[in-house]
Amino acid sequence: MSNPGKEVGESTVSQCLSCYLKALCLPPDLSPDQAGALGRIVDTPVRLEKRESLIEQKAVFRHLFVVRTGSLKQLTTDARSEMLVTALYLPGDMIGFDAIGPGYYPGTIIALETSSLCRLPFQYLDELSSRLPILRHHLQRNISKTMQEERVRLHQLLSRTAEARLAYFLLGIADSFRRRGFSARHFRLALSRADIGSYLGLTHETVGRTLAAYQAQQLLYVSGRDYHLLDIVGLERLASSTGRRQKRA
Amino acid sequence: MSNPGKEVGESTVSQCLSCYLKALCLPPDLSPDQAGALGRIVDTPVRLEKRESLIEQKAVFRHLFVVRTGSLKQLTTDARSEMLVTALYLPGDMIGFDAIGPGYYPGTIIALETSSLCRLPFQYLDELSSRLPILRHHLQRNISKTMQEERVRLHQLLSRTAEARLAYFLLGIADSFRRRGFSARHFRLALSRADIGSYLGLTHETVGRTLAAYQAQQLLYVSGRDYHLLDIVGLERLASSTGRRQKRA
DNA sequence: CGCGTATTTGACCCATATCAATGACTGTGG
DNA sequence: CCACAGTCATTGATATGGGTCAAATACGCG
Repeated sequence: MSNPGKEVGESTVSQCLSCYLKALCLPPDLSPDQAGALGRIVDTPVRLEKRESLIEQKAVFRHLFVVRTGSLKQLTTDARSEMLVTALYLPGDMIGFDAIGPGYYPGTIIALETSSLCRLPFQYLDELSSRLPILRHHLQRNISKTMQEERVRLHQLLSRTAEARLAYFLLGIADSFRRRGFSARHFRLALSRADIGSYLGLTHETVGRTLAAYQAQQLLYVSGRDYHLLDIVGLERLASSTGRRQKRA
Repeated sequence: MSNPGKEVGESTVSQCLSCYLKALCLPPDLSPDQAGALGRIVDTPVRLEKRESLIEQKAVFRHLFVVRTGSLKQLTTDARSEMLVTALYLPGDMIGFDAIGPGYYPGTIIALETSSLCRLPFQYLDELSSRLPILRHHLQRNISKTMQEERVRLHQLLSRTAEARLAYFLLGIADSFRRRGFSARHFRLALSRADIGSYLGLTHETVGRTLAAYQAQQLLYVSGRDYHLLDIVGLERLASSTGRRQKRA
């Protein structure tokens, strides 16, 4: 993948219109004029190396971000100082919806690999959205949809076994990649086993063991952080196995 | 079963200004003029009896609702036709945020007891919010905050034991009641043990046993669906006991 | 190339799902 | 107002998924 980031300081006006992710960011039926206005408020791209943080927990909310390339994770430390991975951001994902309400970012956001992002000052976006109903609705829908999907996902996970949780998780990742035009069967997921465990409420040992079990069943092939899904139907069957235990026949 | 149209004749103009819940619905710094405009778009209240449904899953989204009295639950049936309790609505809660994105309601909503609600046509609310930044921001913040809180809650639950999950859940309920000016120590929760279990990803037996264990430790007293929290500090300690198992010393 | 970190694998056992049966409420019709 | 039916809650016995501890190996980064 070549460098999708335009040169800093060059014409930013057209950057959204030419972005390969525009279908994910922009309302589909915005006029070129309106899209131009939106493009004009986008800051110059942000670039992060692996392990660099984009945002610190509790920082004041001012910007939304869109992931252009790479991936990031959100870490939230609760009152008891236990740190959890609470979100994963892949190309095309918006970062910051969860900060609008509280007024500050609810977690630290760290790049899992070299990544680039667009930065949108929320103030301008908000002013623009009051004049453009289409944009306002797109934004509202995006916020609501993103958060709702996550909510459903989490509820599903609560009552599932480790086997089903992980399958459900991997299929979700695969689907994200597919929607963005990447392969759903083969991808690199830059999270460690421990990060995946934290995100799913499992230990890293269980994540590893479950992946090994999948491989033994020819459901997928994993090498480090490279995943090849071999039997998506089989994984879907596992992911949707109802309830916590298999009821014995 | 569903009868959302049931109406109670009432002057609607001032109903928001005089509502005991207005601090939860209305932006704090809205002028009387603006609040009047908002009050004018509120439909006549909806009244439901126990077990009546307010909304069927997949119905087209048109209204937001605010719970005035009573309580309701959201049931979501997934692809595998397993039904989960995915939300609980108490007085002051807004219903429908999760429908804005998809354009339809993601679950059936059923009254747990006799309840009354305000109905807000989203279209008018949206038009009004484009003219009133204060209202727009209040709405955005509310949506974002509500969904974010739920997200955090669910992530916390994922890695907790049944004991901690239930304590965490009950304290959350208590806090909701407290914020609305009710007692945090004594309340009635109209959910069955099975509903609570579904919401938390536990079986109804485990919910019951865990409640019994709490009672044995003098942490609370339960009789049917009446809850008396006796030792909130103790419950908080349980709720925040880190990780899934108590690490042995 | 070597150190620190991530991953894998194994042994053990506890929390909790499952299965089962009984008792307490709730509401309905005679 | 009582009897009955259906739901809900309680309690017990049992099996097992997966967390905990431990240690060896592989990997990636400086």
